[in-house]
Amino acid sequence: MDGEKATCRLVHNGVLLCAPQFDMAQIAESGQCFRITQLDGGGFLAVTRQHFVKITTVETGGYVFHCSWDDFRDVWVPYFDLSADYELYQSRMTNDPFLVDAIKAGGGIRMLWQDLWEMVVTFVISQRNNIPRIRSAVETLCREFGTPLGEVDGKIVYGFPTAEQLRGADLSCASLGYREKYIKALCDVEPDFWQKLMSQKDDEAKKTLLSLTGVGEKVANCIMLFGLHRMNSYPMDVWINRLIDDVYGGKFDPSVYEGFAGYVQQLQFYYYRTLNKEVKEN
DNA sequence: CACCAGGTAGGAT
DNA sequence: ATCCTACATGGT
Repeated sequence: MDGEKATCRLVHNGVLLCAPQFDMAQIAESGQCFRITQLDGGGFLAVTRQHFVKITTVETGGYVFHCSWDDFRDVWVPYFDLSADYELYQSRMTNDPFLVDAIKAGGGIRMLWQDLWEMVVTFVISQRNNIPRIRSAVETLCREFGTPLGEVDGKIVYGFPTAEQLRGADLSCASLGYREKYIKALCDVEPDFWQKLMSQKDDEAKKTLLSLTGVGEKVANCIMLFGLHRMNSYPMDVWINRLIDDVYGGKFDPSVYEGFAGYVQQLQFYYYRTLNKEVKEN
């Protein structure tokens, strides 16, 4: 399992990816994305920007991406961060027993390169909300206001709605509650604002994000990490706060993990939540 | 009927 | 600067 190299090659129905640090179920449940869904047939559907792909598992290990080689290379290799060396990141966590266990549970998580606008809207919705409801609100917005992109297993796949598509629309179908006014305001932000963010340094980009109504410290950090791939960003939410109390006695310094602190956060978040799910079930 | 969910804005110290 | 509280909605 460990030490094996990632490979990908063209097969008859798409591209076969075999990589030890890649697990679709873990990625889908990691909480960074809300548009990767498990299909009834056992496969997965991933949607980003105007692209979607069906991903199925194979018995011999690995996943088939049902798309062209060009699409795989140009869209999904960057999206799933497949060029980065996650084994190297993991090798730098071995002196932390909790992280060693977290890698056993969620070592197939990747830090996705997601769309900035999608992350801003999604994580404004996420505040004081739970993950199933975030997922359902996002899906409703896509279905009601997004552009149909194609079809997977007889279901229409919709793109994430643009600011233009949401502007002036009646968003009540998504049950956004008090967050609805924040989303509406985001639709009127100048495109330059988003463009500017991408070229700003971390601390500057953070300030820019905090100037948006509905974006505070935690959501700004999520947008930094998930929408701008700023890997030093370490979002502190209720789960991470509990975890730092429980596991680290109230003290945890993410700056130790310079260059991949956000990945450490995802591993901790994922593992700690799976632990709590098990407690609930028993 | 309480309390919670990947928090934040706006106002009061 | 740092504390306080209301906040929409739906699920236990």
